[in-house]
Amino acid sequence: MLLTVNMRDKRPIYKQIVGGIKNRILSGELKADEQIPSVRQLATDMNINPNTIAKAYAELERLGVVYSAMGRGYFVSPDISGAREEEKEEIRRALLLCAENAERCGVEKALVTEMALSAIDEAYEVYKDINERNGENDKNK
Amino acid sequence: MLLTVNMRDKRPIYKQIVGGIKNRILSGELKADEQIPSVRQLATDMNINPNTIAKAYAELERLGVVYSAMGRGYFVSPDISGAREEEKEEIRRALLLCAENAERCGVEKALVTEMALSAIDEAYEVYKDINERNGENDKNK
DNA sequence: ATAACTGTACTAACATTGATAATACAGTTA
DNA sequence: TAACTGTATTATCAATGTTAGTACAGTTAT
Repeated sequence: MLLTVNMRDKRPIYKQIVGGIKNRILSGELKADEQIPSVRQLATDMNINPNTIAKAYAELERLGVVYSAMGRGYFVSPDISGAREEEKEEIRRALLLCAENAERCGVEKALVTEMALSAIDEAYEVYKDINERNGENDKNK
Repeated sequence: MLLTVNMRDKRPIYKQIVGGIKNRILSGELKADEQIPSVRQLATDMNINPNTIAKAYAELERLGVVYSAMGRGYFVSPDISGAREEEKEEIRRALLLCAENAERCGVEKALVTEMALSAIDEAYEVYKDINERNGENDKNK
């Protein structure tokens, strides 16, 4: 299954689809010019109305991460550098919002810094797990 | 004016009110047992329907940052430690979301760290400006 | 050419949510 | 008693997300 809808996610379905596919493209999981499921195919797979998928795909095209070919389907855009930069900008903005919110609530700068560093550590901890697995074959020994 | 509605803010009005008042309380701007504007008073001031204010105040009470006294009005809660902790938890969660998003997009850990630190610097830069103003009376000399 | 796929566009219907409006009732205070 | 408080209820409206059905245009394989 390429994608699943998360009911606990507050975002609308089409936004979840946009986010899911955008992430798979920006992370390199989906390569340039690779075809993604057709509107009707993905709609059938996910048990979702085709219009919702079409709306998501239209936004992905607007973002420049996919392109459409009449009668053939949707494909991963060969140049996603613009979308990559925009994504970094979004992350920047989100981080700034967090920091401003912390400042507004009177949280000390040192504490926010510590919280941010530990959050980043936690998010990138997967690599640590992989290294641990490479270092030893057995979990216990 | 205690509060203003920001039309560019995507959050609904009542959420903006909740956020605005909660911040003023958690930052210490509004002291314990201090009275806040009545439902009808704030509704008149902000040109907003009283029901919207009432909804915001009800959520603020649920969050434990204000309490209501029948016939007298709303007041800042004397114990906001619980709300403070929850606020920190929210900041933590938001930071973790940012970090996970960055990781999912293939952004290097070092870059996210740099972005986070610079965002925190930017959010807390106000203090720097204040120090600069204390150090010299004139901008140019 | 035909069938079976693709994208694209449009209209209608429905549910949810945020906001407004108009009342009404209960408690407090001067 | 008058004028303020909070609280509750009901109705209406607008915006948004989703589903549904239909239609048309372009591509591909047979």
